[in-house]
Amino acid sequence: MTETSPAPTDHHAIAAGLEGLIGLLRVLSPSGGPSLTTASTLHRLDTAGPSRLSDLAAGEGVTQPAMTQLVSRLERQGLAERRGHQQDRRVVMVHITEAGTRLLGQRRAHRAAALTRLLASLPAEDELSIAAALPALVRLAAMASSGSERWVRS
Amino acid sequence: MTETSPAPTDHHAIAAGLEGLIGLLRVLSPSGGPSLTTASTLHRLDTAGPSRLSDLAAGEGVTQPAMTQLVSRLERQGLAERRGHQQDRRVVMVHITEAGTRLLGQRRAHRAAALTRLLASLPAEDELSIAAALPALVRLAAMASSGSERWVRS
DNA sequence: TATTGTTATACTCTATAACTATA
DNA sequence: TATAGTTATAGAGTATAACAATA
Repeated sequence: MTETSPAPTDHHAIAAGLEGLIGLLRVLSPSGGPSLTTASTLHRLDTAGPSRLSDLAAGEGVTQPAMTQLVSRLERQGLAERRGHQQDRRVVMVHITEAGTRLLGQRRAHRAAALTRLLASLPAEDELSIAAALPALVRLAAMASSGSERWVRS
Repeated sequence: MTETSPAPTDHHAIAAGLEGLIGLLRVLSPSGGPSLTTASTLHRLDTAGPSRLSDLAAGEGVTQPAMTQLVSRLERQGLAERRGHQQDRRVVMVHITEAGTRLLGQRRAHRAAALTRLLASLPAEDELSIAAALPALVRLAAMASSGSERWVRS
């Protein structure tokens, strides 16, 4: 075999591996806190900046009405706020607030501490390979965020 | 800098990176299908074999009552079944059924296809680094599964 | 007419508290 | 008395369908 690109089977393996990450993500989250989708949405607002409501919905893989309610909850808790769009008045731009950024920081600190404890029990190479793959995973997640529903969802 | 182990800041970066994966996981899942936790639980049953209900709850980061209901739903759909434990009759062992394994395979095929489309837009190195990190991520998830609530949850 | 977002409604999923059965 | 699991209840989160406003 002299192929330069991995066989399709590898994608199957990656798909199976990703499946097990949900438990990890949930276990790493503080128990009383916001849901995984809420946290992910805040993370997106923090990273990508103010976003259209429909883009948020597509990026998180939920419907527009679900995102409407999620943003309403965030707004009620003071973690985000709606603002209008100058050119197109149909559009709602969602902004993260200072309190939202703060909450995100707390969650990350909590998760980082939990990760430190977890990683201490694993070989050092594991940490290195995970750290090495992180930018790629972030790019992958970003790919999925942009116009994904057109070709990913069933 | 000649340190051999990564600084604590790296864990913070990993924690932040993992935060964005939820959207990816949801987008990669078929819309009408079971929830992320349901899929993750089936995956665990398929990988680790028959498990105690309480272990499933701890591994998925949900409460025991939530797992009771999740297992009841799985049972109603014929994807898993409860069996007794010989030594300790308080214990419920959860087994995946053939139909459960089949559903898991379908989901994985769906995800793998979506991944193939996504990865096609990224540099080949990204795919390689993700594939390389996968075993480590699986081990990390497995670490989190076993007795995690004692030292991870807040 | 098409797009953006919201409202209405029903259902799934989850947590807390109280309970039963077994150890 | 402690542990494994269930039941009861309430609330969060989600989807589909129907709607309003803007382009």
